[in-house]
Amino acid sequence: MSPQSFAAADFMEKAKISESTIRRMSHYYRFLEEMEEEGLETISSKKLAARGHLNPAKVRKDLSYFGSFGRRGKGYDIKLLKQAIHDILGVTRKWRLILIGAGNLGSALFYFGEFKKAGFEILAVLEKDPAKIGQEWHGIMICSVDDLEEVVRSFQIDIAVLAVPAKAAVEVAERLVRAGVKALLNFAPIKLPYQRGIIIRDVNLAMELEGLTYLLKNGQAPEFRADDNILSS
Amino acid sequence: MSPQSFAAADFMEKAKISESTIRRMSHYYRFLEEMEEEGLETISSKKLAARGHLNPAKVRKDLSYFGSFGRRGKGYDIKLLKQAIHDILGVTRKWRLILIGAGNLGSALFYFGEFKKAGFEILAVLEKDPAKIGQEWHGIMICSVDDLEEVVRSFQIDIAVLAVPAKAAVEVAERLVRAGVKALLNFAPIKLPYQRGIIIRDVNLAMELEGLTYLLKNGQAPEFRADDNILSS
DNA sequence: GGATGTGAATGTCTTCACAGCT
DNA sequence: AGCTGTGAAGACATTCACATCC
Repeated sequence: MSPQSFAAADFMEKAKISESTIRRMSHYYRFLEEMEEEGLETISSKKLAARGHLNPAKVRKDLSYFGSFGRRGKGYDIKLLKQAIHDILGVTRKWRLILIGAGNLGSALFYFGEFKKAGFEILAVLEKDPAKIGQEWHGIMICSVDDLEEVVRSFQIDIAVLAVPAKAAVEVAERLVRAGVKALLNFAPIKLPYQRGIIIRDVNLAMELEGLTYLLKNGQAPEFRADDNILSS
Repeated sequence: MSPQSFAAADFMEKAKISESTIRRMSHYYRFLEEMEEEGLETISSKKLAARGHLNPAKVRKDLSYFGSFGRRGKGYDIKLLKQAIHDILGVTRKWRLILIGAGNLGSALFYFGEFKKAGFEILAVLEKDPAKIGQEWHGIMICSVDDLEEVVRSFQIDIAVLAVPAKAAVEVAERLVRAGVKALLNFAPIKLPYQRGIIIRDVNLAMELEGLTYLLKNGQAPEFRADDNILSS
């Protein structure tokens, strides 16, 4: 921000935006991608809402937390709004990831194209099993988990993706945090103990299923339910 | 319920329990498992809450939606409470699953032990790629996705797990619903259009990461944030 | 005494409804 | 006229605080 610019940033209250809003922003982004591919140029909150079975007012309010992106009477410019959300979510910056665990899940995550597409780059893979250490995945050498601290530091890792067994997860998570990782996406089927100064998101596949079975069991009219969230533990 | 019993069920309002409560129930269940393994027999709402960085009152309220499981002055019997939650979540019944997509993600899901442990059994695997059709995974023959309707019916599938590319997801989902599947756990990176009478949960890995980066970018004091949810799209 | 279960208070999120811009 | 942006109302979720029971 240039010195002569209005010093807004200093007192611009960083209103605490809710988790759900951020989730929906991710959705909007993807809907806009779809619409752009269809050749559309502008979109109304009504249509954007319809795509996700949401209320138009909610769409507008979500967006309004971050600024005014639309034009009254016209709607939102798809390209512009897409870019804005991109920036808001922090996807503009390339994030440096490490993957711990080169088992089935690890390999699925590694080869899951969406990560790279969304600006997340897996720079290193660690594994405990000596049989896998030294193998190469797509040009990346699998290293020993013993070298965790060194790898994290030399690659300046931001985010770690944990795809290790539950038993190993707690210890690995602690080491990652000490080594300076700032966020963890945990796929181990265990809720990691909280630690100050780090952002953890647990993703537990079995729990997702349990959410479904509860609804099934209770014959819940599903219409608009069970969608708002995801792989979260 | 026997005829002479108090006819409670008829008007026992199935109070709509929130998604978050159900999620937490899944958590409680896992915490109780941990505690049982440690040899504990009873637990207070305070300690149970501490394990998940929650408020004790919330734990008690969550449980109270379903009944009174504790003993005043004493706490909750771990075994009993575990069983109760098990029933509540509908995990008692074995659920019959089909997996669509035998790629990296499909195979990771298939071999992910937590599913079976939690009472979910994958009875069939479908795939489009002819090279994979006919292979066997752990005694289960991979079939062609062309046979979807037949397989769903003959195995009486309850839930389908989608691990297919985004492009294929919508069509496959429609076929699954028509064939009688009641719930979908969707890993394809697309939000499926809503359909009446079916429960869909979208799990989008890239979106989970975007939730993290938003917090990282904004230097959010992470302490108690970013945990409540998961693999949700 | 110690911990549950729960009405009431508080806090947060969603939806309404309309002023205001194009 | 059409659609955004937003205060205010309403719905929902969380937390407090205490009566109740072991």
